[in-house]
Amino acid sequence: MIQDLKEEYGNIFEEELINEIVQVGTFKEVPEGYKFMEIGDYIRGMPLLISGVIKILREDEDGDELLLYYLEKGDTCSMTMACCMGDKKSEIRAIAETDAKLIMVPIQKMEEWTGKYKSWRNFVFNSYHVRLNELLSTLDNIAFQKMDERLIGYLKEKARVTKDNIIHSTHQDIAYDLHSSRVVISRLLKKLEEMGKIKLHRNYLELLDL
Amino acid sequence: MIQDLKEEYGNIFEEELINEIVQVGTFKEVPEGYKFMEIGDYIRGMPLLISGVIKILREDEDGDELLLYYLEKGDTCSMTMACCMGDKKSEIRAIAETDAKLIMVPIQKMEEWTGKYKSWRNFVFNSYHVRLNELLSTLDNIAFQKMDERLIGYLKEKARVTKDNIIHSTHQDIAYDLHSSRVVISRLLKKLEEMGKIKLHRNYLELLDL
DNA sequence: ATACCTCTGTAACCAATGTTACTGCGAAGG
DNA sequence: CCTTCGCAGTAACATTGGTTACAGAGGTAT
Repeated sequence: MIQDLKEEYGNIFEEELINEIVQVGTFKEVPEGYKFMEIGDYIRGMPLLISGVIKILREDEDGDELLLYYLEKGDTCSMTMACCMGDKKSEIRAIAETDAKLIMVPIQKMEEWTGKYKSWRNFVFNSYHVRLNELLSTLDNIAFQKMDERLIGYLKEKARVTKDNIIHSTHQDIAYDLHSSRVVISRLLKKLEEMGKIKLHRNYLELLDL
Repeated sequence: MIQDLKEEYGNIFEEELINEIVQVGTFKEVPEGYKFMEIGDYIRGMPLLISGVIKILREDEDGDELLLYYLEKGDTCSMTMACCMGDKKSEIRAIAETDAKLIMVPIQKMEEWTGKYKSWRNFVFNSYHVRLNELLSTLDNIAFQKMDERLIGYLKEKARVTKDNIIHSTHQDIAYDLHSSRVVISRLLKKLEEMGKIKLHRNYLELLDL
């Protein structure tokens, strides 16, 4: 755990802070598909992601989903922080997109450290900042783009975070993330294949030239 | 200026911080329609809103607009903060929705104070938190609601922040904020009128029973 | 092999939203 | 008083995306 932590966070946190994290944090290793958090859950702690990818989803009352963004190594979840401070329930769902390693830090420490460590304060501010912009760009996509563009963006982003040009998803999976329907996604994917941008298979698809 | 500041922020900031703000901040009084900030502008300072309402808009490359949220008294703009920290350009446009009074604080002070004053730190964190949730709810509206629901929500919110059941907007104005078209908005407004929820006039409309 | 189940392809249809075009009204200014 | 201009009403139409329905392909379990 200390090795992993130092490797990923050693250059941004002071030695002393790293030691505190090691003392109070709990190391977790979770498999793909693991559900960290459900909407309405109370927040237990704050995650520091060491490896892997976590996807953050929003859901409305009817159970319709929407992918907000991915967390990658070095990231933490601002939503979590936002919730902690208000002592509120989670507004989002978090699911491991790949196998992942992370450290959970108790929420009380979070506030204590913001007064004590400048590096921690900057880390937290920076996370907010990054997430805010991420959300903004998600909003842009939904507000200003059509489904075909959103689909292409989705495939690219997914390939980027998983570092794999093969997307291991069914059409239905994609439809959920984009808050669309399977038939629509199949239709658009077919068009992309005809344009030579992708190659379709059962249960996965290859990106060729997006 | 000191009066206004103390009235609005006196109970959340220490005396000492208030004094600092008075020393380095510049008081501004602006009329309705004043444009604080354009997309791509460099950020000069951070606004502390004392009275009035400011609307925050997002715009894409084609000039299509979208209302993100309103700032009210006691609010500050997290977007600004997010931009300051990264020394970036503005991602948004800010326009006075009503006459407004505010204090501009130089951005260097912002970081200094986060280390020095707990109340300031909490204020900044809280702003981030509030804006993040505001953005999230804007996203919900766009992703999960139909235009008629969004329109109703828009009218209600606008009446709330301006404390006025008369909305002084043309159909075209509303269409811009919702990123729709004038004809669509006219159509939906007409339906709302037929349902007895609003009363239409030239250049303004009354909310009756939303 | 057979039965079953999931995933994909496709067609027909519908609803919501956006677009274009034209009309008339009312306010403002000459 | 008349003209002009911006705003609102409305119809006809196009496009996008969502829904329903069904067929076939491929994999899995018995």
